[in-house]
Amino acid sequence: MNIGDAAARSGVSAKMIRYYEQIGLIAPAARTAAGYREYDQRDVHTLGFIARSRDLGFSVSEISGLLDLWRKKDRRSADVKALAEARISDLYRKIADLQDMADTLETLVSTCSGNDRPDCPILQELEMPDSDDSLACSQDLGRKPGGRAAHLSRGSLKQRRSIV
Amino acid sequence: MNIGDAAARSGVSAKMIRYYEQIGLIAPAARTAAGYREYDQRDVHTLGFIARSRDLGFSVSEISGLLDLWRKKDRRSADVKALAEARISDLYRKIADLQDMADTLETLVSTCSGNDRPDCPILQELEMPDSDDSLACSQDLGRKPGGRAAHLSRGSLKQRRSIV
DNA sequence: ATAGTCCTTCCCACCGTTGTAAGGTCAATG
DNA sequence: CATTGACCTTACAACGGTGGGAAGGACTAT
Repeated sequence: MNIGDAAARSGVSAKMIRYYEQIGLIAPAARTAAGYREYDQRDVHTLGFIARSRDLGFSVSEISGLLDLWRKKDRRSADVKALAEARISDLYRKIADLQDMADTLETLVSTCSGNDRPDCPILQELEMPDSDDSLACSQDLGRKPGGRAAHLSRGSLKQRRSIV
Repeated sequence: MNIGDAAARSGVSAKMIRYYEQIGLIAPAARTAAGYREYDQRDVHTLGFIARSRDLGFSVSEISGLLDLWRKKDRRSADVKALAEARISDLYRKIADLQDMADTLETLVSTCSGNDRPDCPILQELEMPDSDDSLACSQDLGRKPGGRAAHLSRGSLKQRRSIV
């Protein structure tokens, strides 16, 4: 079958199939006399595996590892499990980072009247995080229990790159 | 002051300061006779605002909107609040997506013995999500209450792009 | 004068995906 | 047989935001 069929059946776009071939995640497809790539059921099967792995957030290099394990009959399930657990840890770390942001924003939003007047504690806080203007150590109004503390400007989520 | 000083004081790297200037997020800096960019306290102030906005996950275009509101004295705080709330919604959506992935992986991991033997339900599920081999509608072992359902392959987190 | 640190611009890489453009191929129709 | 439309091919750029590095000029301190 052509790449379009393989794409439709596997859930991986034709573009991405070519890309995965290019970076070596999948083997180069066979070609017809005219140069068209040819795929069979097994290829679609593999592409489906890749699509589902991607849906779980695995990176291409992680998927490469999963594919290796998948094909190796003498694999140890512990290795697969370790990959999945590493991914889970990564997810929880990212979730925590996003939750920190959300908590901080919730705190700020709760202090903003949100009317037609210009005064806005959100902007004030973005402008000068440690101006002791009520937000710094105040009432905890409306904060859900268990929420992570939300303090702008002091540390904790400083690494801006690759949060997700 | 030079760009290096402005970077150190604002928390925005010199690289990013040049980038923000290039894309129009900040106005082009004044230059010395030799072509060096010059910054003053107000510039550092603005850059700090940008750094803190970025720490909260605002995109460059959102920060552009925040800067506009910040500078406009006749702003409505409701507009600022709306931006923050949109950001919060976005964060919660992303968190939910990541949580879905984590839940699915937790389910899979819990079914894998993780030993030296090759048989692995994680790989089986990645391979054929709807093979009715125990996972499909089974025991709910160890699932935390309130966790989102975790079914590979049927919808829900299909949009692979821009989860975060 | 020289060394060392800063600045400038320009290009490249990441990651995964999409878009677009210019051209070749296939299958079905007139 | 010719044309059409849907498909395929390659190649390149873009996205967001950040970092790395090279080549060359400017500044500062000894």
